[in-house]
Amino acid sequence: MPAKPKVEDEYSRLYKMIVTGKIMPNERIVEMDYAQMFNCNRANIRRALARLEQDGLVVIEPFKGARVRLVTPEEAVETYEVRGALETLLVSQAAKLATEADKAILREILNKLYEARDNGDPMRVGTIGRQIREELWRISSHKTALKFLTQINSQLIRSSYRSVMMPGRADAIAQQLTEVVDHVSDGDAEKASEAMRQYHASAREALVAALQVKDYVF
Amino acid sequence: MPAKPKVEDEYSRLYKMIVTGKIMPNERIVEMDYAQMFNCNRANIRRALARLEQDGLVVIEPFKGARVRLVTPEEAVETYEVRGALETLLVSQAAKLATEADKAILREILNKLYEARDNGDPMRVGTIGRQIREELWRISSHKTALKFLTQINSQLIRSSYRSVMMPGRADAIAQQLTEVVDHVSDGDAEKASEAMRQYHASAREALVAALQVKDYVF
DNA sequence: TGTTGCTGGTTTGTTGACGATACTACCAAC
DNA sequence: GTTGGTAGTATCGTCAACAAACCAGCAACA
Repeated sequence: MPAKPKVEDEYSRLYKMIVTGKIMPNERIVEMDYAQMFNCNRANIRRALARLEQDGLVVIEPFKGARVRLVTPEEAVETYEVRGALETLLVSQAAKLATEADKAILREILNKLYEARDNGDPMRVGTIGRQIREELWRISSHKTALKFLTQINSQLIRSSYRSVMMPGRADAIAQQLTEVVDHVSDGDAEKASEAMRQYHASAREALVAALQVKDYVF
Repeated sequence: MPAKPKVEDEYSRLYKMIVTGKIMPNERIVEMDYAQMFNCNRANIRRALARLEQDGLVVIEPFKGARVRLVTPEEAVETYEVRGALETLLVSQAAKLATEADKAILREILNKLYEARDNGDPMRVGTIGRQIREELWRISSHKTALKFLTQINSQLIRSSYRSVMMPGRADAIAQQLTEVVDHVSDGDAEKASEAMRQYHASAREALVAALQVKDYVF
């Protein structure tokens, strides 16, 4: 009765299990086990794994199977850098395209961000900060950059959790994102992207610092 | 007797056929046909297609099969923009890391570029220009950005051929890349990436112009 | 004790067959 | 002449079984 290919299902289910840490890094993914768990065929798991491999979430070795890929700290930093470059591009588009309604939404989310900050809830600041950035993604309407950003984010969800917990990070996020939103509201693409560049520069610093706290395994 | 999975083969064979235009845009890719042509199983073609879909080179519709994806002009421009953002990031790394040997290589390729320009061979200017940029990729050692750039380039090989034929484009390429290489040689990351940004800005313009020449099907 | 070589079990890679779906051409009715 | 329905074909999605390769454990030997 499957009107459309189920592979999408298995893919996203596995995807979620990996990025949420349900399947730990370096853990093997035996095709048969997950086929039974998901109540589907091995071939579907197989295809899902192939896609996940291209996402950089798993590695597949011939005749040895798939396992969750271990992301090295250096790689995480590099990924942050790429994300920064893309979002900088994207914000300049957003500044040119933002409607009044868009600006209102951004303001609104920003207020929630302040609230979270004042409540001393860094985790929530991180979540809302991400929400703002995703809103900017939407506003920019840059499908291609969006595609890559989506792909990228999967790889650093876990790192992000750590860096947002660094002392002072929450304040910095609030301040810098405010600046970004301000410039976007003014329609100043140049300044907006410069502000975003700075946001990402300091996000990168925070990550590097977080990574040095101890040799954390991603 | 295949010691390792052949899927890599089928993938790259199909890949080449698509980017070189052997399989035309919108042309159907019937699994069975190519399985016979490559003398392999349908499952391999299937997996190769799944990967190509994520590369954005083919689209797969349930029960309708795969076909080479048609890249719209808007998409090509967006892709150029993303490429520009990534290479700008990457050049600043290259400026920091370039050794004397690297600089010598860059100079050498640059000379070949001048030669091609003076011979009035825009196609060759394009090819060599690309060679320089790939050299910069290597120097930057930014694996993550590189991964994405590789992925991206597959989608715009055909567009590139067109934009390099625009009048004056060859000269602009030579001039702007010289500037980039100069700054990289000086180790000035800031200026180098700014120069690269300009290069890509004008590459984008050239593409837009080329696209408007006539409604070319990619 | 340390190393080598075998052996059984486990997991993957491959294959062919079957059922499901969408497209197409034909025919009848209006 | 056009529209609507229907059968046939081509193609895809799914599945289960087989073959090849890897791995752990044990035994034999230096």
